[in-house]
Amino acid sequence: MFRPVANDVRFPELEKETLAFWKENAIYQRSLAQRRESPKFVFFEGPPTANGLPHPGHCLTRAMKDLFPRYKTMRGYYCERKAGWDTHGLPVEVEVCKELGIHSKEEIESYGVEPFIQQCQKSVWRYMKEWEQLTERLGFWVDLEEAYVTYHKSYVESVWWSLKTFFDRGLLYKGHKIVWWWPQGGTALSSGEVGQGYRNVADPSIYVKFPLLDEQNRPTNTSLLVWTTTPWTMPSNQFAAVSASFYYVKVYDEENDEYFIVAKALLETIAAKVKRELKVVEEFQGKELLGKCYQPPFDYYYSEKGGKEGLLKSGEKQVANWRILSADYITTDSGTGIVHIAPAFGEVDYELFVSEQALYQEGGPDLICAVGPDGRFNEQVSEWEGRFVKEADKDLTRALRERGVLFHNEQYLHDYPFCWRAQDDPLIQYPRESWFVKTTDFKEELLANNDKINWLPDHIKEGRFGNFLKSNIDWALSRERYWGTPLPIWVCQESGQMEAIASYQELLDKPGRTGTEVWEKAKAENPELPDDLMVHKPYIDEVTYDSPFVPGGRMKRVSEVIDCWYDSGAMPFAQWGYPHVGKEELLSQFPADFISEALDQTRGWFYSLLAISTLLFSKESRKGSEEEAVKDVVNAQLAEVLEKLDYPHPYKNCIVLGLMLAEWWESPDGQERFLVEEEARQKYGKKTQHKVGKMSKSLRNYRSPEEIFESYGADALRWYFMANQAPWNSILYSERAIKESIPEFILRLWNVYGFFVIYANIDQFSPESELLQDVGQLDPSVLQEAATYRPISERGELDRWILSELQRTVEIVVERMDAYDNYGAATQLTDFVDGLSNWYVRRSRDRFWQEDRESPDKRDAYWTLYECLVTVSKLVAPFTPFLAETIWQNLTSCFNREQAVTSIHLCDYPIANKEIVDVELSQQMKLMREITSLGRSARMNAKLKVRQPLAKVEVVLADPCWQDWLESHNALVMEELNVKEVEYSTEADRYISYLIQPNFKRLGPRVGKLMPKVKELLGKAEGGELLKELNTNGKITLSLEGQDFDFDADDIQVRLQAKEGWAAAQGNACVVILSTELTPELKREGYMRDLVRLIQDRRKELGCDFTDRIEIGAKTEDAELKIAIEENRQYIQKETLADDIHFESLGDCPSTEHQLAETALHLYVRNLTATTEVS
RNA sequence: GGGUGUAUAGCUCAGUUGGUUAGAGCGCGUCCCUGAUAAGGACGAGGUCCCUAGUUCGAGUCUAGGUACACCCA
Repeated sequence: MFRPVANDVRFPELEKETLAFWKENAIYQRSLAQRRESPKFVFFEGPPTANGLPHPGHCLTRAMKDLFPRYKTMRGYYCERKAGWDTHGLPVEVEVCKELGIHSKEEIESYGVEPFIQQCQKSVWRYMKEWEQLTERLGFWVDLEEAYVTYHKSYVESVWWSLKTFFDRGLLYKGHKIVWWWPQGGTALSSGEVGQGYRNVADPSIYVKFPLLDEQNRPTNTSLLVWTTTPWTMPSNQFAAVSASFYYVKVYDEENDEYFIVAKALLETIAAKVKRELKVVEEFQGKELLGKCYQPPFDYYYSEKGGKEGLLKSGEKQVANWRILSADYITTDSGTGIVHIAPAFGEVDYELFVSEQALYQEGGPDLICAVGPDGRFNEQVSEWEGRFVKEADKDLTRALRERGVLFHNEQYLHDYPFCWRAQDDPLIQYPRESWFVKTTDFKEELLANNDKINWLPDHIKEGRFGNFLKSNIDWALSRERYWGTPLPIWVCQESGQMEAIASYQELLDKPGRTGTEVWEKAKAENPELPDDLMVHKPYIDEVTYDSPFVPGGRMKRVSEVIDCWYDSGAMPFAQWGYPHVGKEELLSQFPADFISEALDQTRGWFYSLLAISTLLFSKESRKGSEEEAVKDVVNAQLAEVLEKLDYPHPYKNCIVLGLMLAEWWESPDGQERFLVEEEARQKYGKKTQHKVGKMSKSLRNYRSPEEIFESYGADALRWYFMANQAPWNSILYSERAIKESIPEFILRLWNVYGFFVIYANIDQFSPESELLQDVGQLDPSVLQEAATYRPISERGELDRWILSELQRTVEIVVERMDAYDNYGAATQLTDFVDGLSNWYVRRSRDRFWQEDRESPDKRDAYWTLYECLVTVSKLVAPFTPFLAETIWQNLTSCFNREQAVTSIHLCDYPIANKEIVDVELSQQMKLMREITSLGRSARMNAKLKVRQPLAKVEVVLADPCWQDWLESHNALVMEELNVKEVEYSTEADRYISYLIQPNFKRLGPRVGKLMPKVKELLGKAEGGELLKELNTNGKITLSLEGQDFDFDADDIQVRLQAKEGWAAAQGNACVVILSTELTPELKREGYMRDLVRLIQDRRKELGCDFTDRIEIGAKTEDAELKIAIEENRQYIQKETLADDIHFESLGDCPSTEHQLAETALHLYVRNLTATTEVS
């Protein structure tokens, strides 16, 4: 016996039971254990930031991350799934600041770095718990207990080791980075913060002359005209830039008898601004200006450095500053086409500067920065020393005018960022010292490694990611913050020389080491403190030791922490604590076969993984390190690892998920928001606005995953994600759509399963009585052993059909899943379940209802359906693990516990048995389903309901090859369409006309340009005649432009068209014509069927049980109807369990009135079984 | 401003190497079934495949240009 299946299934409840079952029986652990010796499938968990609650987008990522490891595990691989948490970074600090009600770095300092760090650690730990709950509820199987955590000591030390490696190889260096700087607060702002603070303001817009120099370095009367909206950056001017390819003009300005150079495209605009004529005297491309020198408007630096030359790497000499450079980002949208370059105050300016600097061997340009971190001019700018730069704009403009180099000034409206905390404080771009990883040295390797990655979708490789790699710049690694992996570099306080440290132990072993007692004391005071904090600020900053560089010098750590993206990108080795421990683990778990994250990770995790692995593990990186490799144990280990890893890119397959969008409804004025459409419609009707947009915490435009789990279950959500679109498309988080995945798939499968259980129990279909041995996974080879399990070839057609469909489905699903195409696989599963439910079960019902329990046909039906359910459950197990488990548990509930595999997730994924696939049968069945579908269509058009029997249906086939087969299924078609006779014909000129069309694909290459004429000729000819010709001669001969063409049967396609005036419907392969003539006999049969239906309805209204007997009174004046009833009395009584039918009222029994046979019918139905009547 | 992607039914999306009647689900409408029953099913209406030009015998599909939207970067 199987456990009865409740009608009112509640999936969320079932899922909770399943979760308990998995936990109790350690199914996940067992699924791993039984594959321990199998080939590996390596999965990397991209660590979510344990900061804030998980939202629906995270559910998608986690569902996808679960799907493929589950699938691969069932396919026989060993797939470890180590969870991971990204715990460092600014977002965590911000979160803690919010709780503490503080904002700035000063406030953090005065609160105390020590308690602040402790708060950060507590905060992420709290959120990790929330994430663990969601992970579990979603059914994401991942090893939470063994999770790697980026703040853990072993993780931090592993990261340190990699940084030390880079430092020793000269790949970690100190430079400048231009950041958005808040001068008053003395801190840099993240791009997110900057984005919040943009305001539209008016700034000065000035056009300044830069006189070109002659051979003797004297200014000429020809000037470059440059434009800027930040006059305060003028004292720090270092270059002017033009576009090499643009055209520029030299113009004569009569007013002051001087010449200017501007972009040709902007001349008119500029002339209009000053309202005077600027006469073109020369035109040339920008490249002709390159290398020329000019005099900057201020001489604070020029007096000292002007004209100084540096030595280029090429051996030549070149003036280092105030020279014209080429830049490709110049536009002619505004300005003059010549750009003022102040590298200290603009990111692109700085990049230009760096690439310029790189050309020199010595004496190259140094960064000119006339402004202090407080936003005030420094002592170099003697006139305005101490003035805040933004307030000095007016004075600077006046000074430029006085110096005679101001051409024009005006106001300019644009968006400029202000501090989001102090709204009157403008931000400025400002250079800060920063540490960089020299990724640019590995650009070619990064690109080569990228080339080996299988990206889904593939355009990421060349597109978003490839382009990003091509324009690679060095990784700005350091952050002037608190909660992060400390940069493991110690500086000699005397000489400034530096060294990197790879572990805490290494520090402890340093001579003259002090400062560890600060941590020890804190720990003694508060034993609860996790030891991981000892490698964090502020404790680590206290550890100093004797300088190996200068006697008496002390080594002290730099103050920075690192970018948390580096943390996550280091996970392939840091999750194992490599190289301090975990060498074996790294070797067996690198690279990943599969990773998946959302699109926003392109420049995040996808990049940091690739960059770190490439720099650390690639062949080229070994050259430098090999000589030094054996210097210490750690590097010796690395050498060994490098030897074995010939695969420096860290992941082979990567599914890039689309972004998740929210859906909501708004009142017409947008003031009121609804998450449920019905609520909005109730209030605002058709004026309700449907909105789709980004998910937003503050708008609250989505419901929490927990609510979805509670209402519909995790399977519904998972199936919606996996089966509704390719995963890289943006996905709408639509509650309605999630809900609908239940009836569309989950409930449909459930109903088939429920149907099976009901009848299997009624008929005592009991596999356990026939299969006494170990049934394991209930594979076909096991089922075969049952006495009543007949070979498939001996079973009925319907069974062979669905089993063939099943094997075809297995084949396609496996093929799709191996290609990481979950959508394609899910589509196939949906189709199969639909066929199973709507054709197999529907057409097999009477087989399950027949009385003889032991009939072979009935046993076949059970075995077939059982096998389908077992197999399809396995197929869907990675997608909807809860549903699959529940079904499996009950399908095996008849066996003893030890007899069958405990959980479906311990089973192997099905493998297609292609021998069972019967392609012809599949096509035949498809054709028959089309015929019945067309028949219904024709009925609908003729307004003849299915209950009305018809005399005949005629089917005209375009291709008669399966006519015999179809004729052997007349009974089925008759039943489906409720007709008395089915007739097939290939020639039915009366009803249809034949349209002969060329087979374009075949004939295209042969007839080429004549195709339209061929089509016309074939179309014009009488189709029937052509077909006859084809049938008798085997070919059709057409004469075209003096040439004869022979067409055989494959060269043409026959299209059937129903002629007017028939109840017909045409499909691709056939036309179905209904005989619409209704004889009195047929009409009476129709009446009878209608009457039965009315009585059944009434039974239901009266609350009759299925077994209740009734008595019927049918009062009518219609003679035909009476005859109909008399003729079919027995049938009606049998169908409706009526003891008797009268043609009069039944005493005090209430009646209902109906229209039947175009007259009124009063129907009396009395329940003879029930003691009390319900009306 | 640059890069990438998207644009197909009211909505959400499929659409193979170009092949002549462009599909699905939902929603809507009409109806069927009533022993899977608080389910199930059928049928139908609904399309300028974003626009323009080109290549081709033939374009939703290929090319070029444009428009709109989204994301990333500036």
